[in-house]
Amino acid sequence: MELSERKQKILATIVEQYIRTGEPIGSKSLMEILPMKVSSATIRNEMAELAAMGLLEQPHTSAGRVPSHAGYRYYIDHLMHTRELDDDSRRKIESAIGSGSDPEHVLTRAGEVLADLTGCAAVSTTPAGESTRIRRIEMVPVGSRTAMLVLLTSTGILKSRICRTDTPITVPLLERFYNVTRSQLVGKPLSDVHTTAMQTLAASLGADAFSMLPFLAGIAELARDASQTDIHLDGQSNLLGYRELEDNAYELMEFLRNGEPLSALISSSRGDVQVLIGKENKFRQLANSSVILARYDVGGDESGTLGVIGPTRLDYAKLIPSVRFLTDLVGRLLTRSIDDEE
Amino acid sequence: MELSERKQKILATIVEQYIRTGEPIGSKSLMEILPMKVSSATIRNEMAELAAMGLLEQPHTSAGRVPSHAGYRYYIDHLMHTRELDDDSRRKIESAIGSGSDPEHVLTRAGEVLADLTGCAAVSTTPAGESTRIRRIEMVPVGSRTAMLVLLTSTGILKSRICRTDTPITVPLLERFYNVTRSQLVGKPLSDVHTTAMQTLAASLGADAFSMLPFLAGIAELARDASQTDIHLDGQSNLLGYRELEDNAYELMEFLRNGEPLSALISSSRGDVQVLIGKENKFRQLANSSVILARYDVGGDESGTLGVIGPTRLDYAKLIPSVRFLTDLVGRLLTRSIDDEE
DNA sequence: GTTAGCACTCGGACGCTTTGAGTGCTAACT
DNA sequence: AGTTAGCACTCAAAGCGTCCGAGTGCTAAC
Repeated sequence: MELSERKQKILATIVEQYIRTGEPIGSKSLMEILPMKVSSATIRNEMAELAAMGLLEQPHTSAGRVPSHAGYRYYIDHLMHTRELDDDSRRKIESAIGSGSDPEHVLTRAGEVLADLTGCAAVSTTPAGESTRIRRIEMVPVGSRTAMLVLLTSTGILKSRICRTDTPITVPLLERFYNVTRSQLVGKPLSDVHTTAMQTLAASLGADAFSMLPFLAGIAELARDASQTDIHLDGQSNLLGYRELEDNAYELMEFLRNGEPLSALISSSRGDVQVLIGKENKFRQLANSSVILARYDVGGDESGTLGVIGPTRLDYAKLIPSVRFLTDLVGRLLTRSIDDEE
Repeated sequence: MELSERKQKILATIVEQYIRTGEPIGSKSLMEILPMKVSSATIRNEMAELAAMGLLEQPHTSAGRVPSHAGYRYYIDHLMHTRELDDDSRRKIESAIGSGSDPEHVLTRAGEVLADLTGCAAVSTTPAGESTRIRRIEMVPVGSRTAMLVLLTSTGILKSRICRTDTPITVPLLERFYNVTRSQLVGKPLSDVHTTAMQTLAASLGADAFSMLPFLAGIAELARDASQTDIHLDGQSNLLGYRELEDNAYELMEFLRNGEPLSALISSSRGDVQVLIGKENKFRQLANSSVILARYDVGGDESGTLGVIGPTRLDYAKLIPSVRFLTDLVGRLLTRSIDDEE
């Protein structure tokens, strides 16, 4: 689709103005903003053509124009000048996230910062990937027949669980447990540690199998847990402020609350920053919303996602660099804290 | 305040009807519901007196009556017949919460269940108390100069943190760390493990002090973290469905999102189940809401809180027993999983 | 290709009326 | 004394017509 320079300028201005105000733009007010000096009638003609191409829409006959989804798309792909974050904001973000905490904290904070920064809802997922391994397993007795199992992954994710058995937990049993787990499980990829693998492992233990099985089963569950990405959501309340989301606010909130569709949405994220405008994502509840998704990498094949969910009239020019900056930062922090120079 | 039997009956019926429908009740419709056979005029007289006593309110002259805060209070204190949970719901709750997981999971689940059960927002806090002790400390190297510190409390709360030093982490250092922590810290109350205590402890180590300090400082931070109750919130979106909360929905959500006022609210919870109607809590944002709070105990002096936040027209007769049931269940589960017969 | 001019459209605001649920009061009834 | 029927009154909500103005599309002139 080729647009004359003037049409481009008009489209860009409408998009930017609408993003700022949320009000449809008429030919007259547009005339005052545009740098070129043309009459409103000329602008009307151009706008009519843009509307015919499907780039603009009219809420009703006597209202101004509003960008259509295609209009946003064209703007983002061809017209947008991204505005890099100023140093001040960068520093603010960096200090808000801090540095010395574990991945889960970093991601929670990143979500908070993103929500505040954008005035939208923000999602973050814990890193996951095929090559994630078990870094450590601990078993802490908390009663004569009860123990807390703790599993730490190579991505720095910690999972825990209480486990109960019929036979008392003795020191020899603990030793046996550590022997088995250290030699057979630690260092293995999470995906290798499923329930059936645990059963064959337990079977090979002979006499101890009976007392050991609950704990090995517990480890299997932890491994499964840890290989699933956790989704953290923040700033839902920000969405209540947008008029255009008002009518299906409840649906939207319910959608976000429910982890499954959200994770389906997120798992569609590809490299770099990705923008899904309105119906470009396939969820009815998000038909009036836009989503910005970006991956962060944690070395190896492991990666997670940060995302922003808001109305279609997002300030893409600002948000895309912001999200990119945050994913880079998070990726760097997590890579550093996990891999170091090991 | 003494009320005639008939007035009591009328008040109770208005409260219950209003809780069900959310619509003001007029004398005529009330006449049809009431078991006694009196004319609407008589009811009007009684209602006028109840209104004069401050137990009923009129949204406007030509509307029916609505219970005032005092009316709810009287109803709860004198008229309400609580409806115990049926076995079916009990089983549903029990299976939803499961059993074999750690405190944080249990509480998260309890929050979810409570939100679903009540159609309101639910809060849950992790247990805390003066006597909470350190049960275990682990230090897992994740790089040549980086380690993950893990702290487990006697209440089963796990906290972790990445720590970095300037000197490489060696096997002797690790041994020293475990010696010090096992002998000096494990078993101590969390409140004893503050930063200054750590500094004096480090000082006593002589040569190792320098390399050890960052880790001891990390432990101090973890102890501080662990002694603060974490608040988990669920089901905010449920609140959007209530007309009476609509106008300050945004404020309400922001209030809930912000941990501090929420924890102030929760910390006011006393023994058994406590109901705060409308302005009985001191937060402007909750003036149109009611809060039900209940403590669960985990043996010793440790306890946490479960709560429900919704409109003033909560179904108290059902919710109070529900919340009580859940706190009992959570208390039992956490006590069992933590203390066992140790 | 641009512009001035003009008739036209349509949502939103305003004001008016109607409707009906609900009230308070009075006077009669038990 | 308590209860009831009856009635005038109130007031929010809904419906309706009008006006206003922002904005449009079209035409004819530049």
